[in-house]
Amino acid sequence: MTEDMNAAPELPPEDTGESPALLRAACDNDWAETGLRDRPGFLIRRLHQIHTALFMQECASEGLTPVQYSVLTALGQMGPSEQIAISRAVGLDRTSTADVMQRLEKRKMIRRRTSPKDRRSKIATLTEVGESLLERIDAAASAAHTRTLEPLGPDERRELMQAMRKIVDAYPDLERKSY
Amino acid sequence: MTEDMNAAPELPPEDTGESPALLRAACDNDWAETGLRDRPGFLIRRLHQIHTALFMQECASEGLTPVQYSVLTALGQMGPSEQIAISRAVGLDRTSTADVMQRLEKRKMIRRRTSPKDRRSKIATLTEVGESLLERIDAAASAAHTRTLEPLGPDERRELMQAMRKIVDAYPDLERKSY
DNA sequence: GCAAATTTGCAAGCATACTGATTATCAGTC
DNA sequence: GACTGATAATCAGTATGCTTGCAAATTTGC
Repeated sequence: MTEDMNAAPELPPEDTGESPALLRAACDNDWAETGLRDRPGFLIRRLHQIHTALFMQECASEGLTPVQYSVLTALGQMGPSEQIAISRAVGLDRTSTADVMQRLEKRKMIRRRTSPKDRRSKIATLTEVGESLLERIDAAASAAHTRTLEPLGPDERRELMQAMRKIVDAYPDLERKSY
Repeated sequence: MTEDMNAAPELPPEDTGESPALLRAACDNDWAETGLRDRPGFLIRRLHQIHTALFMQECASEGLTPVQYSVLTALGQMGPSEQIAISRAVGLDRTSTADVMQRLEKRKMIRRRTSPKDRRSKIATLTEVGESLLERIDAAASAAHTRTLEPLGPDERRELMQAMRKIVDAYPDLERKSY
């Protein structure tokens, strides 16, 4: 009706005609006029959104979130571990990890008991329930990840993964002041 | 998909390493054994975490979040717009967009008034405060994005951006069933 | 033995993100 | 003019993730 911008959600706003920012940006620096689609942060957020949605879709039957899945996986691969160790492994805040684990414990996926060696810490362990869920969810989780990368060719997938890994490795302790 | 194998009781596969795990995981079905670092979802979440942290660091003085910045940017580039248009532009849920805008309005960065043409919708507009903040924050926001990609070489940056854009474009309306 | 560091728990608070229900409005139609 | 369906915004509710600060138990270093 008023204007036909029925296009895709990430519509490039460069041809809307009257853009007050364009005048300013013309003489200023160029960052202000970059479309959202040219900003790493925007793309990263959308990517995160998309993968989360795909994961939730695929794993709806089990009602597991990506982070819960990460925690269970880490626990499965590392064996019984302290919370703090899992927290580091999955790159999750200390308190958030505790929250996640509390939910997982409530659902009987894990058990937590005080460590005999260091009674400050609690050792989390996968229960039978947790293990069987991990096995059951395997294909769905794999499918979610595959679907996320589906739009890319083999080379692009490799490049994307490598680039992401490089950044993640370069900032090992960001967002984790509270260890 | 492919059927499973034997749920190995002990799983010490080649641990970290570079990339062979990805290839194996993509074809085979030892997904359960892939390290977190070989899962797109894990890397995407960490990437998101990292960029958010860097952005908040750089823009701490203005106390603006990445999403708020996106909304302000879209508003600046599109001119006065309905909430729903901004929602689509930034790929954000309509209620989340309303939340963000409420906070922005509370801080006088934007103004919202009922549209005279369609009294269902509200037109959001950047205020002077908002515009000046956008200008002020420009360098910091740019720095945050630069720092995020800093670990990569020029080619890798281009590849990463292109790959992310491709995925984002391929899933235009994920996570937005409620429009 | 005591102080410092560590691990966990708890709680309040903020921001993001989504769902579902509801209200108001608009645009057709009969 | 009333009815109907679509649309824009809102409200209520849930969940996640991070921050800060504090407390308790415990280990470790001196």
